[in-house]
Amino acid sequence: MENYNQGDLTDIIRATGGNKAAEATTAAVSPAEWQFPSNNYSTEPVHDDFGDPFTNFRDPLLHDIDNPVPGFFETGNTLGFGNNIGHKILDDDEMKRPNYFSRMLQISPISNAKLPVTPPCDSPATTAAVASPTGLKVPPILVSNDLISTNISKGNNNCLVESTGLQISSPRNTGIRRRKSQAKKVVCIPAPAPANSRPSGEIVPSDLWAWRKYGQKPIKGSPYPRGYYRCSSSKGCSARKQVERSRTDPNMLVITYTSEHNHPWPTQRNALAGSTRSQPSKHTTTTPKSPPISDQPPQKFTNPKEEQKENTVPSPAVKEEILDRDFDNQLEMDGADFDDQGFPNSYKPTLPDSNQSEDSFFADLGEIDGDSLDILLTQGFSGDNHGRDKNALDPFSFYDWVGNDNSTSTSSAAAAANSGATTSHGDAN
DNA sequence: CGGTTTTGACCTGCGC
DNA sequence: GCGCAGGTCAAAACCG
Repeated sequence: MENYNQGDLTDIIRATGGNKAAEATTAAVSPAEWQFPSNNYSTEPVHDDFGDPFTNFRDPLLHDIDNPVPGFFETGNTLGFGNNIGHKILDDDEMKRPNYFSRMLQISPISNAKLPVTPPCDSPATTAAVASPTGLKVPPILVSNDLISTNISKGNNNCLVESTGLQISSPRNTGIRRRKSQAKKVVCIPAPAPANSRPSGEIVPSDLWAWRKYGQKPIKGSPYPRGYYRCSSSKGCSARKQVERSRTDPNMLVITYTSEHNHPWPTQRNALAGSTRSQPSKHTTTTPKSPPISDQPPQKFTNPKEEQKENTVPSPAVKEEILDRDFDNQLEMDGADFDDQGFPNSYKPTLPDSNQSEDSFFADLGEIDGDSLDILLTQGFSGDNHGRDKNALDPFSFYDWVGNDNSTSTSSAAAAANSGATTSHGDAN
C-alpha cells in the first residue's frame, strides 16, 4: 500500500525516479517542516522538502496536518478538543502548540531519538482516551512523521518515532522500494465499527486522492493483513500508503504514508473509474482464492464496499470529511450544538486562508460528477460559501470523518484495512 | 474500454 | 551468508 491509500503523508521519496538526494533530504525532515504552511493546495509551485513543484498538492494527511489554519484548530492556549482526547505532540515545541487536530492523538515530528509516544496508538488506552467531556466520541488519531514504520509491523505498540537518515534506493524499484530507512508518516485512526457502516454500504473515501491497491500481505504477529496502495491519480506519482489494522486494537487503523504526490488533486473522473465499483465485489466475497482471513476478529468489516473505500473518492465521502472536520472545528470554536449524529447543528465552516488553493481545488472538484458535487456542496457545506469554503480543502477533514463513531461516516482507511482483512496476500511468507 | 482488485511469485532489506 | 519478513510486480479477473 500504501496505497498507498489511503490522504497522505509522508515521505518523501520523489516520484518515480528514486531521487536519492531528495529522499535523503526528506528523511532528514526537520521539525520545522511540521510548521503550518498557509498555502497548501495553492497552485503556485513551491518547492518543499522534496523540491516537488506540486508541494502544494500534498496529500492532506501527509502535510496539511501540519498546517492547521490559525483559528481553526488552534484554540489559543487551550488544546480544546485535542487535549481532551489525549492529543499529544511529541516535541517540546510541538507540545506547546495549539491543538492541530482535534482528533489527532499524536504528532510526532522526526527526531533522532526514538520517542515512545503515549498513549500508544495501538494501545486500547488510546481509544479509551478519546472520550470528550461532551460525551462525544472523539476518534483517536495518531499522526507521526515516522521514518521507520517497522514499529508497527513489528507490533510496537508505542508507535515509536525514529529517524534514520538516509534512504536506501533499490535497483528494482527506484526510489520506492526502501524499507526500514524510508521516511514515512504514520497515522493511527479509529476504525469505524461495522455498526457504523452505512446501511447501504456506501463507501466513504478517505481523501481526495485516488488510490489503487497493488498488494496485500499478512503481517507476522498481526492477525490483520496490510494493504498496499499507490496513488492512481497520476502515473508518475510515487505516493503510497499502507493500511493495516492495529493488532492490539482492532478498532484502530494504522496508515503509513510513503512518498509524496507529485501532482495536483485528482481531476479526472476516469482516474477513479475502477473505484466506483462499490457494490459487493465477487473478489472479496466469493473468490475461492482469497478466503477471508480466518483469524479476523469479529469486529471486522464484512461489507465488501468498505474495501473499496480506500480507493474510492466519492464525493459523499468528501462531504463527510468536511463535515466531520468542521465538526471538530465547531466544537472548539463555539461549543456544541450537535445533531443526533454528533454534528454541530450550527456547523458553518470558516475559511482559514488559502488563497488560490481554493480555486484550484474547486476547479478540480468541478470535475467530480454532478451528483456527488451537489451532495458535497449542499451537505458538506453550509453558509454562504457554497462549497467554496476553504475548509473544504482542509486535509484534516480526513481525520474528522474518520473518527466519528457516532456518525455514519466511515474511514476510508478503515475500508482499506477492511479490504486487507478480507483477503490475504498470496505471499504469506 | 479503462480502471480496479486479487494474489502468487519474486525481490530486497534486515537481523542473526 | 542465510533465512525471514516485508514490499512490489504483474497476470488474471472483475466492474461500471
